[in-house]
Amino acid sequence: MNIVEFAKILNLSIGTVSRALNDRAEVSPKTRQMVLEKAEELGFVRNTNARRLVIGRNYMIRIECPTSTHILSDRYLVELARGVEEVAGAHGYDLLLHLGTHRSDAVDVQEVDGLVIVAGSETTADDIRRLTQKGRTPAVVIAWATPLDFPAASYVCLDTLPGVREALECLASLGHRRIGYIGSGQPGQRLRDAFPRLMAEAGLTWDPALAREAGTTPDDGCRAALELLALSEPPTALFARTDVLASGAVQAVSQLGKTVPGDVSVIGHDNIEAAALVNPPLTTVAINIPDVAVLAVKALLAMITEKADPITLTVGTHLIVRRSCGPASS
Amino acid sequence: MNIVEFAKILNLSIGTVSRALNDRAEVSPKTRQMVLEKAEELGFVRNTNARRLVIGRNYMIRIECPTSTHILSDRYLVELARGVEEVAGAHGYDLLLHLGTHRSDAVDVQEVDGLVIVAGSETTADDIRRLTQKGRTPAVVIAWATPLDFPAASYVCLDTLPGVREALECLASLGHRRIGYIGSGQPGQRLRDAFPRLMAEAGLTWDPALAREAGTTPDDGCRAALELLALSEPPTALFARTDVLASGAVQAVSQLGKTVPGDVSVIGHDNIEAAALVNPPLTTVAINIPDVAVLAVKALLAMITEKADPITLTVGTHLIVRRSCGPASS
DNA sequence: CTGTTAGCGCTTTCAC
DNA sequence: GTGAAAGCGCTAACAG
Repeated sequence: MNIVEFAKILNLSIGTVSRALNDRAEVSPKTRQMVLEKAEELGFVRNTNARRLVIGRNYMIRIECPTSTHILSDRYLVELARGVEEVAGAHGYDLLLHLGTHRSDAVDVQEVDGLVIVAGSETTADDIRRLTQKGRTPAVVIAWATPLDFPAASYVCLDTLPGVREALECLASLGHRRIGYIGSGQPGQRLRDAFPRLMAEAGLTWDPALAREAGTTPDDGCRAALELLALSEPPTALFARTDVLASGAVQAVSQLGKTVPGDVSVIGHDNIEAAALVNPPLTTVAINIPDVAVLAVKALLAMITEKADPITLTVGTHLIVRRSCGPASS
Repeated sequence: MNIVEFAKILNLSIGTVSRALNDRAEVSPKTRQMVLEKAEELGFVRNTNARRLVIGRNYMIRIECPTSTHILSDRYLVELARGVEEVAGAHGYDLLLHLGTHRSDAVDVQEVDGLVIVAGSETTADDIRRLTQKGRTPAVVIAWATPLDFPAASYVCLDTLPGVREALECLASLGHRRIGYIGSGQPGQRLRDAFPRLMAEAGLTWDPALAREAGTTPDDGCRAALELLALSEPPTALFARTDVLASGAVQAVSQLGKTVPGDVSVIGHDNIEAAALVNPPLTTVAINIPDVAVLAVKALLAMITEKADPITLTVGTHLIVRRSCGPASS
């Protein structure tokens, strides 16, 4: 059924019906009421395509994720998607999902009003340029520490430092003095560069001999931890750049016949689902994804509906204390 | 730019341009070629809404996920979505994401050509009926062991039995005779009912005293395992209905000062991301999600494009061996 | 407050 | 092989 037939049944003109359905002011309350009721009753629903064609808006935003973000795991995506859907949905927007590589289908970009782009470790400014049709489509990108070099987009940046600072303070207060660092060996490691300063701020002294660039798998973390713990003056606590690495570190400790947190404390990063499940549950640095989602969508909607200028926001991390940290052993 | 302006630039009629763009046979190869090139060059792209309005198709399928599936974790959703996007995308379909509750927005159901519904533990036949507009919209539902009572939809069912059978055989071959079962306490536990038979098939005898219905959290699993291991004749191996439960069971073992798999073997179910990360990495029963995705989308596309009858398919599970199982201790 | 009508941008007969 | 014209179902501007 289309609006013509529907209007005929109601003995109204299509204009009136359309106005009622669009919640326009010029229609009498009782008419609107009855149109709405009848629509429900007869199951009439407007053709979205016709509607979008004529109003020139899609009420759709596309969420664009790389295959691997190399940082917060799949859980990150789902949580982000939930958050984005929630606030975008509240404004009448649907979500078009685009996983996989940022492939060059700029083709269908005109069927959406805006883009939420989750940057991966390999995403470049050029990718953003292409995805946004040189900035013609409003976009917000969830980026790591700093915006990419494409100023037509908004950015929500992830600042991991606050949570790491908390982590270090926590360790310091437990009496730890020698703290090992296990990195992921990725480029652009802002955290690694800031680590010595963060240590100092927590009243600790940084020993470069206690740092290892490991990789991304649990085994990488395990190997790095084994090396660190074999030192003549081994660390009493280990900070790992990712929870995956941290889980490997925990395994290393038990391979040596020692325990976490009895003999060595371990702190991870990212708060992946697994972090609460490993043994012992991992104290870790977490990012507040729902916050990120809300901020991102608000920025995007402002660009779409009010032609607002792109902005860049930053959201920090915080420490989640579980059971992998204890007092320094001797 | 619209097709009128574009056609004017090319000195062609809009009819010809349209036919070229749609890859119709009645247009000369050289004309088509040049239209395509020019479109690329000038960045012309057809208005999707106008196109969809006139052809009466949306080239869009909606993927509908409940907030919590209570079975395979978020990873499940992402993997499924990737798979769905891949095969649907190959046929020109976009993906509309709908997370959260199966809310009653049947409103926008007419903007999609089909639905992929991921059933949650609370999804009912009525939910499906509503989502599909009483079956008017083609749909495939990813269901647990059996289809729901709504025959207008296709079903891809998950049969967990094959993997569990493998698990039990694995345990039997390691010399285990007393195997504990930790359930999730959910309704409709087909697996629990089948467990005794599966045990028998693996040459083991089922002892009802070794079964516990725990819950869904790691702590639930821990408590259940503690109970089981405190028995006068404790099990030497534990099978947990979910990896989350299994991770709790592992913690229970270490709380008792024992080790996995030295003193007790543990097998989980679902192969969540965390399973590979706990200590020790969990042997677990996994489902092949990409298979599910491919089967589901194929069934759906058949219904959409060929008005095929709904079908119901089943995909099984298999065992992934990691390090949480070893020879039975004494 | 309600009815009428001109498009939105495209596909697709129907002529040529 | 190509062009002209009739809609697809809706919204919004214009009359009344």
